[in-house]
Amino acid sequence: MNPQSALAPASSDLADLIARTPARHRTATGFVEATLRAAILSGRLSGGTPLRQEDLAAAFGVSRMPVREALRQLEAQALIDFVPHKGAVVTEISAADAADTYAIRLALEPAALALSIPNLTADDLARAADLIADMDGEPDPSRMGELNRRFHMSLYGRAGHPKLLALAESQLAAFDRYLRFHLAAKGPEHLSQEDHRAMLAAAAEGDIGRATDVLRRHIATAADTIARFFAERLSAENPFAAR
Amino acid sequence: MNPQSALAPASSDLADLIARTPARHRTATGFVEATLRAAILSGRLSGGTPLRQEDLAAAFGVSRMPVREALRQLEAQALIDFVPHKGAVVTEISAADAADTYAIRLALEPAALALSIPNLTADDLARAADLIADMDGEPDPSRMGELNRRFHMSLYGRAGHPKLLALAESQLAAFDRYLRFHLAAKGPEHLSQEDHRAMLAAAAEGDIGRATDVLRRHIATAADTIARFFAERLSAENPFAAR
DNA sequence: CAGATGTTGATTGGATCCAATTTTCAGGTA
DNA sequence: TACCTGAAAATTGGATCCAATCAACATCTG
Repeated sequence: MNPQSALAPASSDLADLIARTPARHRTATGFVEATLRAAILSGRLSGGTPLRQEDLAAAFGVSRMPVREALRQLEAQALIDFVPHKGAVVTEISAADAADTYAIRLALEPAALALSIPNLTADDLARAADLIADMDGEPDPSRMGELNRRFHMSLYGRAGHPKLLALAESQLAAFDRYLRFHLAAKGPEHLSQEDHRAMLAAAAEGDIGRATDVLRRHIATAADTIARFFAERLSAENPFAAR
Repeated sequence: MNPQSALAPASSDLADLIARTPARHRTATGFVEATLRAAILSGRLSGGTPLRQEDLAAAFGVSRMPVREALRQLEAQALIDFVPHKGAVVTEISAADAADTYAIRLALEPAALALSIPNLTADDLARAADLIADMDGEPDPSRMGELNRRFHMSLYGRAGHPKLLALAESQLAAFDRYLRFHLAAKGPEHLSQEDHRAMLAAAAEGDIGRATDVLRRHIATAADTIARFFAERLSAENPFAAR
């Protein structure tokens, strides 16, 4: 998998990705940043892919400048690394990185949930229930990631600490990079919907202890699934996954 | 406090700040980003200050381009907001924002400490002890912030999750924006050195429960101090602090 | 034939220039 | 006098251009 062959499909993917992205972003920089971010998180741009500024500029139909600014923002989000004279490369996913992400989720999300539960409204709980229902029949992994994120955030949303919530949400988004593997390992219908239901029930009763226990177990189980998946599949099939 | 009068001293401060900053950053973008970041975290550039690209470019002796890239990175770190045709403005500090930062610290740091303690070496503990000693006689608030951050990170450093550690460190750095107020309220010699010593002792014994308890209390106390400071001083003396 | 070396191509970092939009202030009018 | 209107100044977003640096490849030599 040399850079050339890796980039060619990525570029064509980008072209149609751009065509289907809603034109809600006013500035070119914001548009490029959001599109690239979505492409990386969804796995469309896989780890190690070099992103050359000129190619991106051509694909987006803009100059290199907004591309550069967007890349700087993605760098600040740890989604890419700047390698001098090589281009910005998408950071690799790995078992260790997944464990890292889960450790952060395990620290942040129970805290957010505990702060939020006392302030949850009936409306919040209804929306969360709706999202569980939506997830039940969702076959598309990237839609599933979005629904899963919205479900979790709907339960954390009343925590009252915007930065804490923003951090939790960005980690949930980072989790999307692994969701595809998770779904591949367990099948879409098994995305711990029992956990989601149990968490919602505990939250509805205002039982903070039980809700956070379920959440912690939920995250730990997911971490375990991914760790096993990496150990069993990727290391055998793809030697690059290990590094 | 109109934008003009606020900017003038900030610009001159920047000029001498630049003169005293070590020239370790190779690229102009990295240099600008690090310098501005330090200026914001240390309070030299206070909340609400507009940062006009042209002024910054002139102050740094570079063109507007590296300034813009640096500002994008700071935006991704939530230190500034882009306001069209007004310039990038430094985000405001407030009691609510401080509480937010402390909530995040309370979630991340005990988790990092618990993961790290089993792997701490005698060397790590010795360095932590040295840092406590250094803090004892340090009058400069910004040096103090650096030492405090290094002390905490020396105890978390063996947690083995780079992203978790990076997140914890960035939150500790964000705390620097409030450290000045903390020191003003309690005096430099009272920066909870007893807590630091107790935490180090528990860590040295491998007592995770006690160490994390001390840490939680340490952070909660600091949060309390800041909250009271904002309530008692700033709201009375400076109506802008409330918003 | 293997290894060192020089040259060329590719890629990024930075500077300058242009366009679009908003804010501000001066002037006129009810 | 207060308010509305319009023009100019200021500021950012984006494009194009130039310089510096590094990687790869062909070539030359021992």
